[in-house]
Amino acid sequence: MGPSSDQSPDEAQMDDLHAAVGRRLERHDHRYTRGRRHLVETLARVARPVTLPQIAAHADELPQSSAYRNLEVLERCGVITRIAGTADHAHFELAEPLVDHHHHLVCLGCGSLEDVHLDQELEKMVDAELAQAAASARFTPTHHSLDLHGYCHDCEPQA
Amino acid sequence: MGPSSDQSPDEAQMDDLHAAVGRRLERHDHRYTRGRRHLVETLARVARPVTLPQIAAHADELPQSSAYRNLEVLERCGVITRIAGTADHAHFELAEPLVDHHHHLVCLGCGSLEDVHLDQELEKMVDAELAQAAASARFTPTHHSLDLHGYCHDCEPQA
DNA sequence: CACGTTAGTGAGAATGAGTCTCATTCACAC
DNA sequence: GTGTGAATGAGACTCATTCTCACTAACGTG
Repeated sequence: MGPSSDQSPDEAQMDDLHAAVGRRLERHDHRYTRGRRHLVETLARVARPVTLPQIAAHADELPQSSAYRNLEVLERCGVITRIAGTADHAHFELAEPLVDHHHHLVCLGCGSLEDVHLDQELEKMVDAELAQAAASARFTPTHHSLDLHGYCHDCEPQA
Repeated sequence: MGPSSDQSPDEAQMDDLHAAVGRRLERHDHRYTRGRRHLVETLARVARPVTLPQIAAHADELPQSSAYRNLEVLERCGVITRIAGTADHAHFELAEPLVDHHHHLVCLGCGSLEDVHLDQELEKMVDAELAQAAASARFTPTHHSLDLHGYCHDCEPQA
């Protein structure tokens, strides 16, 4: 459903993305303003979960309160996903209907996140098993998350 | 390796647990004091991830600074695990060598967590697939986490 | 085009989970 | 018992995130 690569999108893909985001905001009676466009564009370009300071590094000026408020709006409209980990700052990325289903490598050293895509068959089995477990716990599932924790190449495990 | 149920442990199991925790603390040159005992005992009894305020509800008095400090020490010694989610407070639970490997049902309504155990075969397949993905990303894995997000029985999804 | 209405903006204040400081107390070794 | 370093707890503090509020931008209507 989304673009099939985790590289930065080209211009045409970016136009499609903006159109899709615009539709989602409209559906929630929100406007697709310049600040929001900028956030979406940055998230699309970095193509991995990033913190607010990391987003700010890609902008000349990014008023903090507006940025957080817009991230919240975008999250409520299903445009982005907030990932709260152990790191000081929360990470943000484009939400799944806009990009392929994927999971994360979570570095215990620097707190950075990276995307991974798993085999679809395995995903199906996981979902089936989880659905069963959920049913017996009277739990109504919406989605799963599957993260691999460890150390990225720059943070070799401490001896 | 751990007890095979997610019910509160009986007295004998609790003794074993304290002994195991004591050994771990000793290995790190830390003492197994009354406050730490109390934290471990509470976590063992509730048998699900809880926040500090929830732990405090099981104690007459729980000095905040000591509690957080001890949770940190216990985490560093591999006795407990900290789970940082979207909820205001972090959740804490006994670490995996002390209890069976399991995952969580994460309620988007009230933020509560509940344990689920999955089929071991599936776990193996997931680990294998993740190991492969990690290798090609030059990532050194330590463990995985697999959560199911949704709504618990008390928080039926909002229409 | 002017007007009214509603959403968005941004600077600064406020919130609050979690951490730090430091003087006091405890636990263990001898 | 006594000494030594770890543990304790009250309160100050940090800092990511949220809230407030006066102001501006966008959009629909007559």
